[in-house]
Amino acid sequence: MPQVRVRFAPSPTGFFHIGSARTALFNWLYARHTGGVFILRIEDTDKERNSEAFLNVIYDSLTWLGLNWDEGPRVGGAHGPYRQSERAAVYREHLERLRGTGRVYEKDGATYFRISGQPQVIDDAIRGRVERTEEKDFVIFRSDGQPVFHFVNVVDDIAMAVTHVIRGEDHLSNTSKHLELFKALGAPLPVYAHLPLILKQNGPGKMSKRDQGALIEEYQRRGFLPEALVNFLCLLGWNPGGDREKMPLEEIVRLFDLPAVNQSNARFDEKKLAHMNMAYLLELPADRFVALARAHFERQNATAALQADPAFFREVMLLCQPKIKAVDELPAYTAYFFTEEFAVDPKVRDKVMAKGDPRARLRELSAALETADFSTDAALEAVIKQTAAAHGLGFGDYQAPARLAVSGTAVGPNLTGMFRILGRERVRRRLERFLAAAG
RNA sequence: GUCCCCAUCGUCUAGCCCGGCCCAGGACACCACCCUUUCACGGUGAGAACCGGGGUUCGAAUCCCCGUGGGGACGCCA
Repeated sequence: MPQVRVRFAPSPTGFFHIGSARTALFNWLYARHTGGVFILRIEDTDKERNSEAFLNVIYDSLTWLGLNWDEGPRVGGAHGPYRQSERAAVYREHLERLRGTGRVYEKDGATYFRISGQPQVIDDAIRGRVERTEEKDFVIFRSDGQPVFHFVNVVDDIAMAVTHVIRGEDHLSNTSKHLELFKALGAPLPVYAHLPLILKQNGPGKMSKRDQGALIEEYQRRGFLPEALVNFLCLLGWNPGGDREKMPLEEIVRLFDLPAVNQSNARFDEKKLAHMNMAYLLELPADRFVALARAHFERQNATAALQADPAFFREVMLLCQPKIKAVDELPAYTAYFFTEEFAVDPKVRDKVMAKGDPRARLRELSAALETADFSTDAALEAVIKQTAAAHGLGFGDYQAPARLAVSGTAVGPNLTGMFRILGRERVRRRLERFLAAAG
């Protein structure tokens, strides 16, 4: 069997849509699974709509997702150029060949292709046999001389020796046009595989650029893990059978195959994506987590945290790693570590101060911490428990007021870890200041 | 309107091709309980689906037909 050659052929619109990402991913997976070639081809025949910046959106998104291409812009290859705007000669040549068949004519300044009228049979690797008859002749060159999508798409697939066309189901109806062109040009037919579409999570229809969660750059900006997005995307329309969901990429590559792809559309679910992201975040190695967090603080321009001692920043992030669902929670979640000017939630204060005798607890705690060992969580825990026991109380009686005084909120990472990292001076200063302010 | 595709819990899905092991399994979400130093994580449990109707068959979620519903395509966009 000849080597598999698949292609992903986006047009540079300035956006990289999640549906495009999924199509790219399935092509990439199939290439990697079969030891084939993954080609990136830019379909930029549409006049002034394209620019370098738009191209970079495509390159950056694919790179971020880890979908490296074997042939295409930036890496070259034997079948280039890989931008359609640079392939005019190839299209002219194929147009002449098509003219030779007598199936081409001009009308209103545009160039038309005469259909055969025969039913076209698509032998689809996902859907099985699909039959469709093309009804009307169609334009292959516009009156401005530019070739049309259907034509360039087929010509390039022939010229680039593409063996498998894996694309969204929205192209299934177009395929009869493409088949007519392949046959008229005397080229061997590729294997088609039409993927189910991704539907918007609320309301009718497929996901579009304007829908919530539709753009890859948004996930990148929010600090999502690309491996989590990739794992989630795989599962939208494919699964290895059985119960497996979270899988390393090598495993997915090994198991992926076209016949296992679903035939029905799937609705996008951001909650499930968020869960997948959290699962990957929890097991991220410390160095990568800290680097990811720092990159996010930089994007947010969170200067206080960025100016803090890097070792301190690292400890804070690692303390919070098991507590968060996404890195974009981090700046707000950790703000009080990096400033004394943190806000105290008035609702939490009212609630905590109304229960028991929190002032007494804080005074006891402050006194105990004066000589406490801050080097480990266990040591701090022991001190707090001893203090509590001496007053016939438990750890929980100190927890809420202490957390309020030191962080201004009711939720956060482990109290002892927070104390240890903040250190004796800062913790006691905050306790005393809080007591003074609370009268 | 015409043509094409699809149809299992709210959502993603396993099972369907090769009918009985399925009064349908997993995951997300939701709820309850447990764990617990808050919040999470984790654990246990609950509720929740074979779109409808006809066939075929001893037997259908699984095969066939018709409805219905959902989606897509019908451009000198890609």
